[in-house]
Amino acid sequence: MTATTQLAPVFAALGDDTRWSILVRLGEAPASASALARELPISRQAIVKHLEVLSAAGLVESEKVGRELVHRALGGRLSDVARDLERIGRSWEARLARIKRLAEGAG
Amino acid sequence: MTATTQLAPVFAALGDDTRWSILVRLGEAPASASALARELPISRQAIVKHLEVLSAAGLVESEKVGRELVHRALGGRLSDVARDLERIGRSWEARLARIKRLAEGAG
DNA sequence: CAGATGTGCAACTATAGTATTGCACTTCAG
DNA sequence: CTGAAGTGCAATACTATAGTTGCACATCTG
Repeated sequence: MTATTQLAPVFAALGDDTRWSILVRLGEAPASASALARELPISRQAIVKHLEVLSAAGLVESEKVGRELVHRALGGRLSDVARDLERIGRSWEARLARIKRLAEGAG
Repeated sequence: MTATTQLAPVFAALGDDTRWSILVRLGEAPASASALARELPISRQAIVKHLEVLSAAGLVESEKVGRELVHRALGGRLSDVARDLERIGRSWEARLARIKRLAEGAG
């Protein structure tokens, strides 16, 4: 499960409120760090750092347009993570059900 | 989207490697904090704190059995989160596609 | 009862993460 | 060229989090 073993960094990226705000905003439309800084109550540099984290997690992609660096949210990556989670969640439920069956059979 | 607005805390809970280890371990079979402390290279108290975070995020449920407090991973909660993510990811992709169509049509 | 095991609370340390500010460099417009 | 807007790097301050240890209390077993 190479994908599974590297899930924690993605969750760490998603686990900050400010970062989540940025990501949701980028999901509506791509934007530069300076543009985001005008809309959100934090400095441009703080936003840049958040974007680096999101980028490292594969949740954001950047493209240089003139002097601007435009960032966009990658919904596909989010969907991939979602599928991993779904699968893991199911396996836990299945194991729990099996344990319960054994307990009922033995008790 | 009441569920969506509260996603960040869940990811914050999932975003720590140690906490993820604990959760995966509980997914295999329920266990007490002391039992987990024997298997993992951290103290019982550290595990207890992690369990509190996981519990607050709705990812773990606890039940007292004798003098033990047994914890189990809630796969259903994980699946719920997965479905939210999947939906959000799709909407981002859709919006991006719409923006691209507009750009092509105008340019 | 005595001992082993399990839990809960509290104080404390250390490290990682968030956010700020300041400055230098680049690039587009007048 | 000049100014405005965008970016990048670096130093710093602050806060949150992870982890530890020590002790008191509860509970099962012999």
